[in-house]
Amino acid sequence: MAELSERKKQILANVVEMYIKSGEPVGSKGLISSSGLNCSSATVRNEMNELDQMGYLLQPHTSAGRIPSEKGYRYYVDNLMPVREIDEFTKRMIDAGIAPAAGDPEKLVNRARELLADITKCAAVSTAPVGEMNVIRKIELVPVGRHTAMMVLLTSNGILKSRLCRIDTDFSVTILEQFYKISESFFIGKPSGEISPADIQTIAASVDTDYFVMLPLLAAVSDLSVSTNDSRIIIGGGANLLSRKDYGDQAIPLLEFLNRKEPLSEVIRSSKDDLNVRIGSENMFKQLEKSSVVVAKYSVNGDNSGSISVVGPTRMDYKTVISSMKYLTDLLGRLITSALEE
Amino acid sequence: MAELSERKKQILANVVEMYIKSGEPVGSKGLISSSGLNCSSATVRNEMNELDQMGYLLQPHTSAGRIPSEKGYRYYVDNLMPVREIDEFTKRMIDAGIAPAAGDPEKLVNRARELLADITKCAAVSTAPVGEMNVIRKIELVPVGRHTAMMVLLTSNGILKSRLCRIDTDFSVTILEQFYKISESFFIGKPSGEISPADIQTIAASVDTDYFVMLPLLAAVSDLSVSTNDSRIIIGGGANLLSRKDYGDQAIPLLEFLNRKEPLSEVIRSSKDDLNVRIGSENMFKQLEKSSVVVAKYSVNGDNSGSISVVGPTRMDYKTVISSMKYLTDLLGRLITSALEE
DNA sequence: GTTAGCACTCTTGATAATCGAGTGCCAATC
DNA sequence: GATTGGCACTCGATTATCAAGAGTGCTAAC
Repeated sequence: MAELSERKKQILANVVEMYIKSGEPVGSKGLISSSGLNCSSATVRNEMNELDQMGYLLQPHTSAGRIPSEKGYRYYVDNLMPVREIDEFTKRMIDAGIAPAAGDPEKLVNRARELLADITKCAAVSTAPVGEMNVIRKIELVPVGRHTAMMVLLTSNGILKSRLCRIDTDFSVTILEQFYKISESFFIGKPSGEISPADIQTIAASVDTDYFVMLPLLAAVSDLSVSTNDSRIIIGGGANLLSRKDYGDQAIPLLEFLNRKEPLSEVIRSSKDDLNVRIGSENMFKQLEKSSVVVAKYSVNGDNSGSISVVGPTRMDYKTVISSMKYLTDLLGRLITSALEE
Repeated sequence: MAELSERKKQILANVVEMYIKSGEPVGSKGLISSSGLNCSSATVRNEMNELDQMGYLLQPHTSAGRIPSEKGYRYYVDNLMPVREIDEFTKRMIDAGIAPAAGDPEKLVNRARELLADITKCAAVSTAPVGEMNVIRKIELVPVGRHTAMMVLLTSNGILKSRLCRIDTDFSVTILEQFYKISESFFIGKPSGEISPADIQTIAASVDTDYFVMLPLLAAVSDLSVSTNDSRIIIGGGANLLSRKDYGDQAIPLLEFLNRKEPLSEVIRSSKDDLNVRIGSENMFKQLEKSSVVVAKYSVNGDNSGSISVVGPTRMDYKTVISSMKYLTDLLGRLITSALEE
């Protein structure tokens, strides 16, 4: 990639930032007045023309100003964007918002995602902290009535789910013991994704306790273990995309795409670096061609573990998005590491 | 209200149903061809004209077909709508969807809400089953590591919330005993809405255990008790409203209105009957003037308890909405009653 | 290399013309 | 007296036309 002259860089940076702010194509006159450029609009026009031909800028139509092309955004993000510290206000907001979740990895991730969506006014996606082995770590069953009990399931990556369940006979020590025995041999240490409703039937039939007593309990285990899996990738702030005029009425299909989760999950998985910016059609999915996706990983105990991402229009405010995400992943990593410490 | 002639009823019913289906104003010709009416379009025009003057129909503009007025919808819902049984397919869908939640009141309500949103393609709102006294019933703290523990909080209306929490010293029997003592004297039996973060500070300071050991545990109680309150009224399927062309771009402000929750809560509270239909401006809020709200109560142990509601355009398919809601409230009432049984 | 000037292009918004669906009404009919 | 066919009329929606304005590209001068 040919190096750009200093002035071209300055012009490109200004076009990108003005366009991000206003959403309107920026013309030579406007650029002159809003930036410290020391030359006439004609000069800027010439430079812009060259940037256009080099592929950094686009003209929506002949008689309009310029907007950044994907290549332009890319150059801006890689070379021109000021590496700014997060601003104090946002930092405070994050610190305060995340505090009540301290100690619980899942809640930390959830808060982080919601904060990120609020700050960036884009959709935010989180994935749970998941090590190589993500297995069921503990199951507790605590009776709260003759027929009802609270069941709690904890996975090795710190996701905790709970629900009530009910059997038709009275809870007895025998039943509880039997349940814990089954739990110990069939569930503990197993990946939570591997417990299917079909298995439940088999297991319930194979034990010597009454099938119809044990079945609802095992079904509850299955339900909980499904929900730990469901909460591994979550999208928040989708409504923010609706107010982004960049999408017009294309926001709804985009939301539908995001909610399918599998493709999104693939996008995230294919991001190798700690911080990965994919602009427009750099994303493998045509549904994302007008969007940028920023994926940032957080580390637990020094291992890359989970991620938070931002999905928004290519016109998103990369400066703010990236500085917030850097701060958040750092904080999140430290807090989760400490929450998972023995 | 003056009684309508048999033919007028037939015409009104047809206009309502055709308009619900197509979203287009229905004209005299179209009505003839799509309904078994045994007369000419001119006759229909005369009748429609009268219905118009009586206030049951509206003309969006002089040279368009007719659409039902609010009064027209009202008459349709009260007198003309076939009281149809829920169709077999929807019934199956509900039964299958709700099964995995059996035993847990909160999950049952959540599933019901999501199913209702899916079926009606509208927003669905649920309120938790709440008796007169909704208090904290049980708190459990189960260590899962030297410094970490699972905390579970159960309210008297069957809402269960859990999270991990962490202290800086090792968990000891003393700490657990102390926690349960505090819990017993300050939390159990208290309305979950009354535990404020400020109280937590006071309580932590007032006990003889180390302030900094107990504080995070009490903060976790507070956090959980806040979340039991948050889940008392929940909106689902809001995205469905976006695809409803009736709202155009008014869907977003409507969603914002719904998410404020307080006014919505008032709408629900003011519904006395088991099944209450409010059409357009019958709702007290101008934000709902283009919407209908259907509120259906479910009963736990014979007492009216919680509700599920549908919010959608006045043009919603009342037949399907109402038949589904009747089936759901009945099912929900029975399942929750049984889940809460001692 | 830079700048002023000017002709050119293309969007935007407003205004006007046309089209068509659907009505209201009247006179004829059953 | 209710019903119907026929017809003029109305009004929204679509399309066409036009002027204004913003911004460019190019050229010639500095």
